[in-house]
Amino acid sequence: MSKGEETKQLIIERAAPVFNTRGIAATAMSDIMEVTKLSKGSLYVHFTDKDNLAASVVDYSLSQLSKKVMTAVNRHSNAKDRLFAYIDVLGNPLQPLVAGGCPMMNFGVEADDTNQAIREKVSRLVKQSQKTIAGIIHKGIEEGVFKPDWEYKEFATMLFAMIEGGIMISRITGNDSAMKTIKRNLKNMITAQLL
Amino acid sequence: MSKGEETKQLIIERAAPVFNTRGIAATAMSDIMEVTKLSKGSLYVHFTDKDNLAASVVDYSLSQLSKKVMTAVNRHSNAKDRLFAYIDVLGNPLQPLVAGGCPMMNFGVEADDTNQAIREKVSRLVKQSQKTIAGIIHKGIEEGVFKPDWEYKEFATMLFAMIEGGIMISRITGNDSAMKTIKRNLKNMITAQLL
DNA sequence: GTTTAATATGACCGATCGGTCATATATGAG
DNA sequence: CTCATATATGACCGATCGGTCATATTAAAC
Repeated sequence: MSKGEETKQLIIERAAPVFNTRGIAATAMSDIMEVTKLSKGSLYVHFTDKDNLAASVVDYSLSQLSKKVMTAVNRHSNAKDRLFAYIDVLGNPLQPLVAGGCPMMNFGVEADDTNQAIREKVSRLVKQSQKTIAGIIHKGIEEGVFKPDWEYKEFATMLFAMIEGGIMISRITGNDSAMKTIKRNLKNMITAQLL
Repeated sequence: MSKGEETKQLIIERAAPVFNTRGIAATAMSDIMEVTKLSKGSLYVHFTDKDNLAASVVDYSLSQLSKKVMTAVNRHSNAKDRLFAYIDVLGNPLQPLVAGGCPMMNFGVEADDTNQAIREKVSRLVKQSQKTIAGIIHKGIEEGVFKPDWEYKEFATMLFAMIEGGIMISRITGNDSAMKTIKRNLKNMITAQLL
């Protein structure tokens, strides 16, 4: 990796938690100068403008989230264990995978009416996440772990919605009791589908 | 209502959809001047600063949301119908009750790490919403509508999380199919608890 | 080591930000 | 009506915004 590529990557990594916690609109390039200890001119060597940096940060944050979730899931082979791992790794609102909370929620909610390019990036991962969950269950059904009549696609949507909703509740109230309730009930619903 | 009070109310009402769609940080006082057709000096007659206006707008938006939800719920007397009404009125992501989407989500997600005063306002309604749902079910149990062993407090949390999560999914993907799935399944879960 | 291109610097730019204030106008109590 | 007060105006302020550029420094190919 050349010096330039290294610097570019460093900027993205340092900028990611700032954008994720304060929001894109509320983050100034001067904030990124501070956190990277780079001059303004140097930032603009690597990114055409703030929008371009924000897009790179969103890509990075979403792929980091996706990677960490898949790593946790892939530590298990049994479908039930994989689902539980998914729930435990994503449903951790007060110690989030990326500083500032779930980047799907943060960037998605900020961008949904104002920035179509970013909305589309988040949209892809939101859809993919539900497919990932459904895929785990589908394989579990084929392997005889889960009941074959489980409406697993609908359950995947509900699981994802409940975890994201639980993250929202927990971060706003500053209390993870709602998330604990949600995780326990999701696991009970999954266990009820075991053969 | 005096002229001043009328103007103050008009500013809040006109500003609310702007803050809710673009976010507090991304909204400039000049945007509020445009939408109210008032001069900057006039805005500052009624609000000490932008933070004060934002706080008023958040209060207004949350109380409007709460009022509309309660009105819809109170059109019914049967506990099951009241729950269904709650689901239908809050779970309408593409024709939201307040322009820009659910203000609990928009303001809560923006403020959770950056603005404790607003976070606290949203937190109160998030907690109250779950209590409202639980209250409807509790009364339904007492009236013999629902099974008495229903873990209704946990269900209230799950219902609220699922609807908010569904709003998030639908607004980000621009498609309400997830919300439809969620509403149908929530109603099935409620129906399963009928005596 | 030489040399050229890549990278970094910080002063600088116009625009816009939140906010103020002297002044003008409208309101409403008497 | 009179007149004190409440309300509205828009020019103006310093600070900060995103972004540029001439210049200096560093990297790396030869």
